[in-house]
Amino acid sequence: MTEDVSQALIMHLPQHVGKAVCVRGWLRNKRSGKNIHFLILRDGTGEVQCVASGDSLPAETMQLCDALGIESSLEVVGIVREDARSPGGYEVALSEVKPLQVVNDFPISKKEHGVEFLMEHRHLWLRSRRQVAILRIRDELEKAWADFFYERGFARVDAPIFTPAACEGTTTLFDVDYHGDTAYLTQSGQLYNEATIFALGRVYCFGPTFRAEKSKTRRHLLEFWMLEMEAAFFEQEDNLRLQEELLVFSIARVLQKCGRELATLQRDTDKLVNIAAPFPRLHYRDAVEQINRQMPDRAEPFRYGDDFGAPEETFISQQFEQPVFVTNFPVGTKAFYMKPDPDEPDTVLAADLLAPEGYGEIVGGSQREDDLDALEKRVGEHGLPREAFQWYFDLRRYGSVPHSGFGLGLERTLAWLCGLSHIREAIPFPRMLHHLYP
RNA sequence: UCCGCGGUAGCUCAAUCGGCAGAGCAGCUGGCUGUUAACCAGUUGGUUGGGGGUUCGAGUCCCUCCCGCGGAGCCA
Repeated sequence: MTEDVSQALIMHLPQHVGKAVCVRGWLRNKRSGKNIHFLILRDGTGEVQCVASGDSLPAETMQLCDALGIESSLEVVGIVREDARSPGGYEVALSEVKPLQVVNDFPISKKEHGVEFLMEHRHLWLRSRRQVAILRIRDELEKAWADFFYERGFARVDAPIFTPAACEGTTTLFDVDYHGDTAYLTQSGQLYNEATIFALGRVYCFGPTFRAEKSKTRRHLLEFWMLEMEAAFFEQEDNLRLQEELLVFSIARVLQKCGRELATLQRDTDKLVNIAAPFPRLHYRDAVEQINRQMPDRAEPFRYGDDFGAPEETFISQQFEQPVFVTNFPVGTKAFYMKPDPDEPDTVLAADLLAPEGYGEIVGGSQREDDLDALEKRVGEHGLPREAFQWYFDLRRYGSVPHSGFGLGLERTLAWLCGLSHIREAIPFPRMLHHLYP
């Protein structure tokens, strides 16, 4: 290949108009006439039409182009030029074509495929425009979260993946042999965050989370990524405000940086542009009342004290075009570490945030019980092994302060922002019930 | 675990009442002067998910197992 021609990423080609460049990538598509080939090349940063004309290229090169199938890898040299006939407005007039590997049997064709086939070929499916767009937005969202917390003085402190005991229950954990002991894959880093705030004040962790529930719905993964933040001296109100701020910040960032990707996904961005704080808040009691008064096709009334199921959540979120906080759940429905509301002691200072458009719960958060006696009592009521929580009780023995935190699911948030109909597309290699390949 | 739907060519699907297993795309062969999921003509391709049963005859009906999809419970 010509040595003095500069390598260029496809995203930078507009800066090279009139100059010769070398582009390396994969063949997305090809259209051919008798004396001309249009090679659509992609390199991960974009795609560009490359034109091989028999008028300017030797017959051998034209034959090479003829042999190239979709997803062949190649290196080309040519002059960048503007041309209205080319998709994207620019194209490369080829002078050299060097196939790196000629492919003629790429399994995923330009026509439609079923879910089963695509999932079986997830490692190849990721190359599609749609999947690339989703992964770009995922990357931007993760960057936005890191920036958001960095700017506000939060330290990222990673929590362990192996844990000795259940955080909340014991039936939904994956267990692994830990050299003779049983360890569990983490279900939440929260308890560890509660320890590190006493060192760093404001922290968050971000990592994979494992749930062994046999869930089989468009909203569930067995392995998903969750951001969990915890802050000392944060009360319930501070907690909700930060959630609003984080989501508004994230949406603004994705709209600003990922317009092309959202267009590829044909996302109706008006729905995102209109998201604004403060988000509506709905008291659990009022939610129950609305369900019983307005929710259609209900055989039996919803009982105060029960937890919402998916149909109830969907109904609630449909009442709003904004994300909605559901607050003041009855004490019995929620985890042991949540602090009762002093104004309504039979409810907790907790809130779930439900995303609009039927995407369901994306955040769960609460103010934590900071009183040792009350916490020990709750652990007993929940039938949890007191010994395992001694270190956690220590946090209430040595300088206890009011504190709060929340967990935000990456894939559910991404599914919402991208308008995906299934969470499996929101993670490169989804782990689902009976799906461990590839 | 439970409920519902499905499994036919490499892919996406069709097949009437139980009566010769088909189409589009991909592939292959040829054609086409700038294409836009390029187009045109020809053509290859089948253990109808596995096993058992009913029948003169089963993709179709019955039993059973496997796999997939959607939902419930649970949750981010």
